[in-house]
Amino acid sequence: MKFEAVTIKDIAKELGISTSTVSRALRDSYEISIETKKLVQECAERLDYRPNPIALSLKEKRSRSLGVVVCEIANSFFSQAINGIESIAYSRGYNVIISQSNESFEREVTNLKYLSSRSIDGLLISLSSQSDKTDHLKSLHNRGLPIVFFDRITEEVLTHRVIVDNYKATYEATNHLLDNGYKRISCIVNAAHLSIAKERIAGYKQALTERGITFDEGLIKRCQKGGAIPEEVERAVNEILKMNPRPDAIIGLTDKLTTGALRVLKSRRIEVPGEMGLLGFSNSDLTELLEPSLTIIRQPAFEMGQIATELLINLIESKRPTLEFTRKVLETELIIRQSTSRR
Amino acid sequence: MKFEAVTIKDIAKELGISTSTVSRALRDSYEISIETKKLVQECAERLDYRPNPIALSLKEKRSRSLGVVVCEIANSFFSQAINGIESIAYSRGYNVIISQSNESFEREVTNLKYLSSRSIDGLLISLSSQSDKTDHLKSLHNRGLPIVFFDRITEEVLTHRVIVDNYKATYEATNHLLDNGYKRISCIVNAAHLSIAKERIAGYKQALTERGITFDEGLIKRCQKGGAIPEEVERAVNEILKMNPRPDAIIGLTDKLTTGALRVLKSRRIEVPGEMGLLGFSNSDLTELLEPSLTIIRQPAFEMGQIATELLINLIESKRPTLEFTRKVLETELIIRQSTSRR
DNA sequence: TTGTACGCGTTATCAC
DNA sequence: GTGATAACGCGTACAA
Repeated sequence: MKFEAVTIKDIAKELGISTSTVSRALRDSYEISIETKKLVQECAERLDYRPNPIALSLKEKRSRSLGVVVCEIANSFFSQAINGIESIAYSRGYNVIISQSNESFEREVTNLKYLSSRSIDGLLISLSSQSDKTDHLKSLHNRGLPIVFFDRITEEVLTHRVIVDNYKATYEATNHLLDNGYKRISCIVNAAHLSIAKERIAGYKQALTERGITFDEGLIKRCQKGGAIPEEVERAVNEILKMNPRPDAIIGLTDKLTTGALRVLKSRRIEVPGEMGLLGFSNSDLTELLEPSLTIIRQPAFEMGQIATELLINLIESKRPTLEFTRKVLETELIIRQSTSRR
Repeated sequence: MKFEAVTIKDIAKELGISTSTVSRALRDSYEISIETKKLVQECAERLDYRPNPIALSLKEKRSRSLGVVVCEIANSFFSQAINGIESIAYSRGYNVIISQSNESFEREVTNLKYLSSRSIDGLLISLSSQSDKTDHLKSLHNRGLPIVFFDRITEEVLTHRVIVDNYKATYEATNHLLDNGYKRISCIVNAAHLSIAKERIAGYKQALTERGITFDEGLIKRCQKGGAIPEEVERAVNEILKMNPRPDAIIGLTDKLTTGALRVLKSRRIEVPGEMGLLGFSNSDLTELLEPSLTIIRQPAFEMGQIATELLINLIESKRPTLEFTRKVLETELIIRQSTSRR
């Protein structure tokens, strides 16, 4: 059941000329006579010839495909980012191979092994929440694989990075809550070592400090799996509800954590925003239709994907080794809705 | 900035033996002495040798990668299906290359051209809503590319298909509405020629007929782009609202149409389910948290992806040409919530 | 047990 | 203006 494709050999045989002539004619080389070119091109058309990308890859030592590693595509932020990645990749002649780490360090390493070994020309990655080690990435990078980080980055590998201003995002969000009369604000966050977790918490703390509110470590609840396991979020929210004095608002520091928190609050019949304000990162376009409609921090996911891909392809195609690396920081958008109404 | 990988040549040179010996030793061939094997394997380990998949592909005339074409990955149904696809593909040693048609026939054709020409061993596809022609698929199939259709299938290419019982899904949904006192039920559907659209409408009609309700063609509103353009859904809902007598319920026949309809109804301040019942296909896990919580028809997307991939890989790996094709029909689940409460 | 030679599809180089 | 050949990395039939 093989799929026998037409090769330049077939064309050469058909026309009784050599494969090199065919190859040159197809590439419109100046050394070939116009008649031969026409003949070859017509024949190629007729036989529906398509160059074999695999043979080209072998010869050129590049596959024209990009690897993408994200934790989960069924997550609005990542699926939008992937849209951005694809839009640029295809327009520049690259394939995209996507794989998911499911927030597991092991799967991230396995996928990376799979993607590397020269079947990809470059890598776009957002780290899994379990990835506190980056040796696997360092080693790939040292061996010369171009890498661009987006969203969940690491400082341990020197390359381009595309992120949002996480600090500012939570700083503004926290101020919004304080402005609206919320006094005791808790956070649900994923694994502590992640860049985004650190920056987001820093913005939150700064806003509190500026208002003279002493920061209480207990207000930060961690979900190691980033909300992939519902029980984890449930535990975090329950802990918040049991605190004394009880916080009056929650900030979800990732998409899953924000909607997960709402789910738990609703099931526990806690009124939002009456008993508990809620706000968080999310890129889902359903947040507007939720009950209550959610105040969210929206990331420019599509643009992040686009920019990261541009940077990656430039890295791949650059003749000279790149020494200066960009750290592109985009702005988030705070969309205010009912879940954080004035108290 | 090239990424120079270790090849069997390097190992051969290092050990002063031939490449074929290395090759055989690595594949644990019985013809090689245990000492040589050990030597080679140790050396491969030390140099971090990885076989070049591209060279293998060229040789074996297969790439061990599967192409996937869906309209959009930022859609819970498809992202869940892709999870299923990946889970099987990786476990059986295949890569997955995803591309999106964005509901455009042209992009579907372009992507397919890109994916084919032997860089993929097989194809999983759910048709774009604009794909009323299937010549591009027929031609690929005739040239021997194994294809499996899922969700939005066509009868024009003879191969495996994985779908849900669309007929039964809407039949049950319509009965649920009728049981709850809804009398005049309208549908919002995507392009008419799609298999899923036809089957879903058929189930709806059958339910009406069995209750002695004469079917009114005007109750069916079409969105050619499947809800990708918000204005399209808005127009459809507005038309429904203007009808006289006005329908008292809407069935959304795809994910985007269902949530899109809710969005329009809310913005027009139509009470759901008070003034208008709403129900539809959706795989988003946020539907439970919407206001009102949505009654949905849920498809087993993950399993569909898994089954389709199993079938595809079997097709690819089968020695003999496959003559009998499966038509796997899975069950949907009707999850009843507030948006269709008893009138 | 190991080595040599060839082929997968393509293009660059050199020869004619 | 065109053809022959080598090379990309690998596996294997055949030779030794």
